[in-house]
Amino acid sequence: MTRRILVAVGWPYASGPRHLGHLAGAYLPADIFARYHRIVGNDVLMVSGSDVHGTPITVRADDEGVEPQVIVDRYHAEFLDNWKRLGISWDLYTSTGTENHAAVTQDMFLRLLENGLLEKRTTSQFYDEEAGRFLPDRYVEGTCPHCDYKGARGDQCDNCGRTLDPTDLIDPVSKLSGSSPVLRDTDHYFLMLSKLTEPLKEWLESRTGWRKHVKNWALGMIEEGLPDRAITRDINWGVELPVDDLGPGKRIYVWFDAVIGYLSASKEWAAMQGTPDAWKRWWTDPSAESYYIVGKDNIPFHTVIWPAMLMGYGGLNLPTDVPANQYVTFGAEKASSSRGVGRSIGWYLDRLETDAVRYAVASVLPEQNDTDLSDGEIIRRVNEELVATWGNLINRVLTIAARNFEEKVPDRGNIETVDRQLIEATDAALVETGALLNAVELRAALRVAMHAATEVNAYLNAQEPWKVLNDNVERAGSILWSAIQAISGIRVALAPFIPEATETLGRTLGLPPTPANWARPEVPGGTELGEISPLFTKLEREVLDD
RNA sequence: CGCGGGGUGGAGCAGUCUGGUAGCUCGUCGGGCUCAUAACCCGAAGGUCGCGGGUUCAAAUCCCGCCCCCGCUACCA
Repeated sequence: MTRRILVAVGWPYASGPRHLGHLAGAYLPADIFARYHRIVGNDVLMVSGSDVHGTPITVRADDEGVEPQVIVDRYHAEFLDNWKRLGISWDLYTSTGTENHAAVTQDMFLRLLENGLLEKRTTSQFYDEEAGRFLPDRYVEGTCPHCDYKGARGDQCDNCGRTLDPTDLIDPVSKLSGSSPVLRDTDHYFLMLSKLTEPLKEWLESRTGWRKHVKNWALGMIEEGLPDRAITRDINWGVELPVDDLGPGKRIYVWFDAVIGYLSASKEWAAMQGTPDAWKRWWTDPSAESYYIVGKDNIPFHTVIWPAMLMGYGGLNLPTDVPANQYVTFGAEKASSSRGVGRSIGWYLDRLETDAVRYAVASVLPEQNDTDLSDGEIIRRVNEELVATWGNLINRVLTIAARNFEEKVPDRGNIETVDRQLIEATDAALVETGALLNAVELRAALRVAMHAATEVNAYLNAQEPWKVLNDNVERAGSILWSAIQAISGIRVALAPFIPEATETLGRTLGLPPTPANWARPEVPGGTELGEISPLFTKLEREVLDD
């Protein structure tokens, strides 16, 4: 039965380049998961986009003396380039800067308001009278009440590291004008999470199969009590409110609009297809599944706040699972720890093949723990696993076959027990890989697939077709035929991880570029082998130095 | 302070829910093979599972305490 799978991927924040940690936390696992389900034949919708609102973008724009849109356009373009080069298979990658997104956000706002889940409250905030605007916390500077540091910001003291409220600061000064800000009342809408505590708790407790840290964290938040959260800001960058009773200078706050992106992007995709209602197949049919693939910093938003909004709206599916990932850290090589974190995805793509980046990151996906990754580890993974185990296996088999069987796949001939066992083991590995991918245990799935490749290498060493060729060409052909069938199966298992090599190998073996289903296609004897060249390039130690 | 996660041979990880000879991918050492991108295959050494208590015939696994790391606790989402 065809399943409908929404792959909802955390929205990269367009305030700066994304690094390998972001790739490992969301975009790559999502892509692997989506590719798997498409091969299986399920109906996948994978959407995301750039999150373009929020204070950090305005701060950066102010720093550079440009409009926020300039910052957004720059990084949105960079992200699009990253996805293209990585082969991330979005059905739609959009942004929160679209009219559609604003409309969907406003609709959500109005519905929640109507359902009594939004409430207007008055708060007190610093206002810069010279600049004529309210100040974000980080725009207020002053003396830290804890350590007397003069340059403490309203959100935090950089000297002692303590979290502050702007009102804690002694002699507060506006970073914008240098004047003394004054406290002024301002009205904001709050999302009444407290009203949804019980249904949220009930829903979370009934989830099964969720990662331990995800579920515990979410339930922990509920236990602590959910505070009602402001969903509007005194800022002029963001989605406009659909009501005007707050006065001018207010926008919807970024966290509220960003999570709505999943819904707005789905609607945008449907409209682009010319089937404006198609989004409902993933959102309103209870049998559809939705997987939100995000970094662990996003757990509260996807396990509590977004479900609360969906409940408040009514009629929309709640997340099936939020397989949130931990972080990739770059601490192993102390000297380069800061470099590693600072390096963008594009930096690596400039130096490595797509599949090499995908493989290295996929093999360390931080599904359970924070995982360490260094440049040396990346090179090692690529050279010793991707190149040596998989690339070399293909190369050695196809080279002998091409050289001794007129550049064709040898005939099957009489298959012996060992041959059958090899192929059966491969098929079992393919089934197991599929089960693990379905359970979003991607790293384990990759390990099983690579282990299958090792088994083929062992089979070859035991059967020694290069020797058998001397006195029994037909038997040598059967051995190679069997190895090629095994390779054909493993290729399917690896297809979600390394799409480029999958395509290239498919051409060589006369198979479609993308597997048609999650099963090993037989490569018949006599098939013309395409051009044979190594699938992956072995890396020099220095490629990541500079 | 509080909340969540983690601390397993040289590296990165699995195993912990459902106690019962500690496993995987590498690295190291020895051997084999020579078709292949100095690659592949076999074997060995290497761990008192952060520390201290407790429960048990038996604990990496359950309980208590402590130490260390990461994340959240922010107008970053």
